[in-house]
Amino acid sequence: MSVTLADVAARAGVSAATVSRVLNGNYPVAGATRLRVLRAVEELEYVVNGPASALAAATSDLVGVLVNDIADPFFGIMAGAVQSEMGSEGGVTSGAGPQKLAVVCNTGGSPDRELNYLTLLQRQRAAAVVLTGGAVEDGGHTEALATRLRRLDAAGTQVVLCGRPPLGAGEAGPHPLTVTFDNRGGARRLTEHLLSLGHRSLGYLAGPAARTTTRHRLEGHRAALEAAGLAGDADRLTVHGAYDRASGYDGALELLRREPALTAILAANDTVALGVCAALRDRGLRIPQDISVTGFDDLPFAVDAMPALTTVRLPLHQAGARAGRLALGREDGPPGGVATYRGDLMVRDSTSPPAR
Amino acid sequence: MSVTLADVAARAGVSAATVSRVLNGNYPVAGATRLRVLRAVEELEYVVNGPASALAAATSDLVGVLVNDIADPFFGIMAGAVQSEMGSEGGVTSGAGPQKLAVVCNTGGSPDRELNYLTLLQRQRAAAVVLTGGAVEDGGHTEALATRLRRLDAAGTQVVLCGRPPLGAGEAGPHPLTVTFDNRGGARRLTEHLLSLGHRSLGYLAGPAARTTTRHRLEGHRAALEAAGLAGDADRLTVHGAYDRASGYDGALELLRREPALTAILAANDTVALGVCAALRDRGLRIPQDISVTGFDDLPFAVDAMPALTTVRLPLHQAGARAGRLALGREDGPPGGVATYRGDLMVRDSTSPPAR
DNA sequence: CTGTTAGCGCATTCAC
DNA sequence: GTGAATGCGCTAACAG
Repeated sequence: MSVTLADVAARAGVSAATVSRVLNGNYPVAGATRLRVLRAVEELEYVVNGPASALAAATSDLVGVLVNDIADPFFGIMAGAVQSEMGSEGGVTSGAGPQKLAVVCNTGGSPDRELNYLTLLQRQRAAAVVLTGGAVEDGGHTEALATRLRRLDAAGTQVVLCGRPPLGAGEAGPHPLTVTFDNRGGARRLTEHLLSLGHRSLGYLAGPAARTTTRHRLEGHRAALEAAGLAGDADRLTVHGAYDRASGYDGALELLRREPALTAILAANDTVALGVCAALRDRGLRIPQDISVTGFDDLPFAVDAMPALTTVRLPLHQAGARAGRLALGREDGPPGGVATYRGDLMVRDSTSPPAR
Repeated sequence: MSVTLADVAARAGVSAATVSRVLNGNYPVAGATRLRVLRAVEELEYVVNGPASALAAATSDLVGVLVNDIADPFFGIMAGAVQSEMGSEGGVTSGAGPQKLAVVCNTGGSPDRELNYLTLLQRQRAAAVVLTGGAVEDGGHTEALATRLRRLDAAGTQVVLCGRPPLGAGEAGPHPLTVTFDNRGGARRLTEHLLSLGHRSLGYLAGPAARTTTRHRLEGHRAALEAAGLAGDADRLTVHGAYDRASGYDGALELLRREPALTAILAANDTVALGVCAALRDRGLRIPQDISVTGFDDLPFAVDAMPALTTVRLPLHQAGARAGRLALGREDGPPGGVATYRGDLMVRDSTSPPAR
């Protein structure tokens, strides 16, 4: 079969323990032997057996990153940022320190698959797990999730939430480290921007119901509306849908059906906003002259939309990188365990005062 | 510490071997004992120790998926498709069959990180590895990569190439299973479309040099040009850049500088095309009246670009899913080990006959 | 500084 | 159908 530690040891004329020591570099070894071992490793093309190593050391170098939709850059950017914090960046050639293997798992937004992956990661005895994006708000699932996270924690796996609201301290110990976004504030600023422009009839295209991100953004929107004394119509002018283009397209048409005099539509995120724009164009409406549109997240393509999207920029990369560092214990947790990033309003060409 | 097989065995009043058998479900066990064991597992919240299991069985349930850029939907879609083929889709609650853990690793387009991940995956004794996207064409790297893949293969890891050209049989055994796209043909059809519209001065914005995808698309483009007797200017009207929006923006300006009379620009992919559109707009040029633009891949946002992008649709999901099945041995390899998908020309609004 | 000795937790022969 | 051994390859105490 495969080359083992013992083979390397034999070839180098040392004991297995010594080989292990030079490979892990966590113990003093004479320079000469060290070189001899390294050479043997090269010659034999030896590659450590991860499972065996993990078993013996009771720790693995796997770090799991859960995302709702791997085809969505929102998650891709965060996941990439997390990964960028792993490893020593240098070559791995041989004893280049404890390289972590950051792996991203795509839940597709399904609570079951989320729990599923968590179990698989626990089975692998992952060193850390980073959960990104909004959580599903369902009594049963919230509890099941909390249970899984508690077990993970008990098993010594560092759990970090990224772009997801804090969990609230359970009975057993404190909540996981959290890096989150001020979705409420961002949505509120976006709505205030529209109101200040003079809009009075605003439609809101919310994300899927029972999702924290959806709820928070909606709450921020409503708060601004209420402050302006415009909350009356809010329910009627809110439509829920998925975080995708099709929902934006259909949702925009539905909103227009409900209220033809709409002068602005706020989309749950940039992708949805793209769908909204498409629908409006197909209806012969000009943006922003006839109707203003806003997104959320400021993904790279937002600036390329036609017209360029007014949106809220979330520091996705920054948050992901921070989460990665927290996961590895390379950085101390923020006070209270929760770091909140606010989003910046990016005013571009898709919003303007209403025609009238 | 953690709950082990032995704990479960004790609680169920059976031997560890029996517990192992019911959990793996690959051996006859009496219904009654089976239930007793399952209950004990539940009560103790037992989760298999992956490393130990992998060590004993000499196989792991990890499947690695390497991507060049996780924030790019091109890769996200393929990676998601691969993952969708893992696992029995059902609950994992207990002995729900051999769930594979598909994990995606982001190389960021760096050859070193690619090799690095391959080593880490080999260390984990991954069951399979799927390499997606174009490969870097550099003598040294190609060889290093081939070596890694050969080792992986020797270690029993199934290697599958997805959206990447076949490797060519090495000395040691056949090339890996491959699912690839006909980039040459797609680019050729795109160029022919433009030529048939009457364009005679075409600029080409190629991807990074020394990448298979870049080269193949460029070759297809050149082939069409040559067939039309227009190859003379080709070199001058080709600019290389990254697969991102900024390159499209800068590249378009550079092309215009080289040849102000350009009537069409072919971008390396949709993302680049977006940048091209932005640059043209900023220069006051109308698309397609003043200048036609094409993309490649037909990512979801292509249809939302303004104007909707003429491009080549690649069956990314289909290819990824196929690769996933091949990786798990759920499907026989295609004859010759290589399956090629062709791309469909999607003619939309960003191309039209030249003004003159 | 280096070798020796024990397991880590599980899958898998064998017996029964 | 079930239990009792054995070893997977490695790390972590211990000695020396």
